[in-house]
Amino acid sequence: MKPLTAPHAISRQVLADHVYDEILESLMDGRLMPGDAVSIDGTARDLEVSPTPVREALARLEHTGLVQRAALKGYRVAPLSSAAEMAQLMEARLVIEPVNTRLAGEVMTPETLAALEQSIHDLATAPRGPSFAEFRDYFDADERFHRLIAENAGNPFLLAAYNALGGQVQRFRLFSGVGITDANFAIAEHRAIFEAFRDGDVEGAAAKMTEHVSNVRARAMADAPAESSAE
Amino acid sequence: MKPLTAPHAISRQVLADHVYDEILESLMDGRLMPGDAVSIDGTARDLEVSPTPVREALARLEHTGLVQRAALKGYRVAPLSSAAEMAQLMEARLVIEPVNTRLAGEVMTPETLAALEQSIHDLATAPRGPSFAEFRDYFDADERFHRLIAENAGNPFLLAAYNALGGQVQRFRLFSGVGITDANFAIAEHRAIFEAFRDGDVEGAAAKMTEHVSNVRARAMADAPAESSAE
DNA sequence: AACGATAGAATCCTATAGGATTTAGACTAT
DNA sequence: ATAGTCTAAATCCTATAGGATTCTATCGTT
Repeated sequence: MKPLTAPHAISRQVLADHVYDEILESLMDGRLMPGDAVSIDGTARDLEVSPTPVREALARLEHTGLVQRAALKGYRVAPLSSAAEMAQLMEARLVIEPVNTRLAGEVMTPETLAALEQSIHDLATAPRGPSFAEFRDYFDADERFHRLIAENAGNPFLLAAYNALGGQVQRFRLFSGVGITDANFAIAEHRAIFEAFRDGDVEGAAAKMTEHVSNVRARAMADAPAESSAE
Repeated sequence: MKPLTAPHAISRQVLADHVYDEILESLMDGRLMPGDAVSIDGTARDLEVSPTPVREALARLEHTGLVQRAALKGYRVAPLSSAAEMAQLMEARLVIEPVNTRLAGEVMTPETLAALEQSIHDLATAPRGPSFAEFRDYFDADERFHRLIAENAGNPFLLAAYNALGGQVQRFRLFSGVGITDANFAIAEHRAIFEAFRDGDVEGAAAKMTEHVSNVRARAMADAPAESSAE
């Protein structure tokens, strides 16, 4: 009964997984814009696969809130959050992320600490060009920082709750245009959280996380005060 | 452009939706036990449909945590939470549900209040027999109470976070055997939350919710102290 | 008797085909 | 010109077929 089959050795992938990644990439890159239809047959033609794996990938994506499905009418990219919904999203983050921060702080390891520092370094050095592709690394580093904390909190249910928000957060980062003005502040705030972790100041880290998310909300509201729906 | 097609009139259903409901029912009823394999072809034969809608339904269910998928090996009912995981689940509920309670309390309406009271009434009058089927109404009323609060909190992201937990909570109710000893306490605690809502005591309602979930955890731990995996 | 190899069945995965539904455009009548 | 109807294309939805993989049981060897 020895685990000869290494746990993470050959994690087999099937076509639907690749399709899932591909569509997710398009959503996060901005190639698929809010409101766009995501045709099953059309996507299958584009990716040169049959509709079956596309259907399976979209069924999974629906649960993330990134795409919405109407029976017999197909899938659409979820509309962009209004300013009010953005505030609700930040409110939800303020509930979950400080708790994750506290839990992660209680079991912080040198490895996690190093990974967090790496993400901050990537955030600071990522190119910040005008195009989506050039911002990609920046957004990735930002998301990685928060995800690392959620994963190291050690509570799979709170991680699931965070995942229910993560995709929306990423989308908001992309379309709000906050990233540009947000960058320098975000780097400093991430670093403040990291330093509290490093010093073993668990409550301080949680407080800094609360402050960080609050600031993100404030900066976002300042940037796009009343732009409820673009289309 | 008039909405002649009434919004909620004929919400068309496709076969995959029925299959989804059917499998979910089996999971919640206990017909499908933790660890059981959920064969795509087999389920398709049982329900007398083709494998395609079964595949789509399972893809959606995977994201709820109720079933787990291994590439090229199929789906399995997720193993039952250990005592430690149960504690983590309650910890997550303690993070989310009091906040939802507070938000719901701030916009409480007579209609919602009546629905909450109805769920308590159903909880008190539900038969509590030995079989799964006889407990079904009790569990439904319990879940309805908590779901009403989450839905009326008005934050779709926190609702999504709650949904990420709800299925697990329901499963735990079913298999832990806590329900029996829990019933009289739970009814009283639900009523205490309701009365705080009715009196406009928002903070009191939130506090009572915290107390309720804490008590559920305590009673569950007392019932099954060290039963980690039953097989 | 225990271990490893092999054949068969069961299952998963993808592709294809056809019916059902929706959508878009053209045509006609008011 | 606008509203309504009708036709055709596109799309969704389900079923079926076949290849690829995994599981199970039998058999032979040490």
